[in-house]
Amino acid sequence: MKNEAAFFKVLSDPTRLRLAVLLSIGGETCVCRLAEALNAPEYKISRHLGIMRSAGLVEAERQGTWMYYHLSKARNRLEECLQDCFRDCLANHQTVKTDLKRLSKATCKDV
Amino acid sequence: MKNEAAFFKVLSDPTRLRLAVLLSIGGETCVCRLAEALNAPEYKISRHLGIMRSAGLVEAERQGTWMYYHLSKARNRLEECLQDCFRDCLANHQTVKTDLKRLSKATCKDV
DNA sequence: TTATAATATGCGGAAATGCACAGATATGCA
DNA sequence: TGCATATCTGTGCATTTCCGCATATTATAA
Repeated sequence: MKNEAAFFKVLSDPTRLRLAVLLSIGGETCVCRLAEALNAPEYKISRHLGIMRSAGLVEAERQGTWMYYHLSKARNRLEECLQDCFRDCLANHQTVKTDLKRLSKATCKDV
Repeated sequence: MKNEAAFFKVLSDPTRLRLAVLLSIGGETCVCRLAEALNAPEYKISRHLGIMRSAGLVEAERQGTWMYYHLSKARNRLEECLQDCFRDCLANHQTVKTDLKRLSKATCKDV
């Protein structure tokens, strides 16, 4: 049960929860765009993504200078259920809407 | 989003997660039976139930000397989704099975 | 009232967490 | 090679969390 609780713990921080929801909607996204979306410094986003990554919640791929993060494929029913939560229950949250708006306007040179 | 993260935080502790799953399956249960089910001291269970209670996850009813706890009715889609998780995804977990076995054998004078 | 059972809580300490800043890496390009 | 951009990480600090013990609270019964 420790693993399951640990999975919930990863989601128990507002920053990480917002990141998870954004990634479940927006697919692959680079750190700088996520930082703009959440209106937070990159090092903070990077650190939280690192935590999510070592918990297996997200995966990263380097493309040149950019690191692209995306939600991992669910490994069991619990993860599947939670990912559904992101899309179905949390996508309409006001904070997420604002984040998505900022994400779409992100001026990251990448795009 | 802080509220949602806080809700996940309540579930991010193995003891509380086990309690939540037990209550989602077993319905109303008193503290001493839960303590036996989890094989943990009562003061520990009581404390965690208190945390879950002030987060609105569970409700309590006093009947004589005993306090009966039960899962609160889901207040929104997220909570509904998570409660489904308890029953559908976590009920088959080995730890939960063991807890349920101990719960059924609990020698609490109440029963 | 007193004793007892069930439950709750104040306290101190060990461990974990989040944050901000600075410095370290990695990649691309002149 | 040297520099700029994007990302990661070591460190110190303040805060929080969990635990176990001891004690308090609540209700029942003698």
